[in-house]
Amino acid sequence: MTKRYWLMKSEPDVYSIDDLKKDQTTWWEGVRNYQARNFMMQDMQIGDEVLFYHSNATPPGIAGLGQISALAAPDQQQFQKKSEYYDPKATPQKPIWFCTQVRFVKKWKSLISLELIKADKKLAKMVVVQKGSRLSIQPVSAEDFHYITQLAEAVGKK
DNA sequence: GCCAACGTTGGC
DNA sequence: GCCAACGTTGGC
Repeated sequence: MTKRYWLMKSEPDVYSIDDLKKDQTTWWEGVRNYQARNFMMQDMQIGDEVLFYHSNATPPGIAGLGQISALAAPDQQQFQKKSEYYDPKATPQKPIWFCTQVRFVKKWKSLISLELIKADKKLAKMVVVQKGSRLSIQPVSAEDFHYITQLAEAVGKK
């Protein structure tokens, strides 16, 4: 299985890259979109690399890197009545929502902002810059991933 | 806070 | 199975 690359969005007010740095690993709970869930359930492999994206932030953009550290397992939040992610249709025997575990790799010295991604013609195919794209977990091509990490390293050295 | 774009729900 | 209504996402 060849390594894959992903972009995973999180609102930093809820869970930021600093939180991941502190925790080192986290289960990516709270995804309630089937397309995003299916990427985690069906496509993610241990070792896949992740662009950690800050959404609803000022400015929005990619804050650093993570890596998939465990395959998808039932999202425990769906069973907890007090959770905002509670799903009354789910049972432990028949879970509906699954999530992978993400490990902290690196926080970049400066954010690769959405503005910068949009301005770079080489990155025009990225899902995150497509109009109306709200998907919180997106596949990223190996080419785009490597280009962005190089960009981040270069910017960090300035 | 606004609102365009998108996903989901539920009546028919 | 259609589609209007509603809720959510997320940039601005």
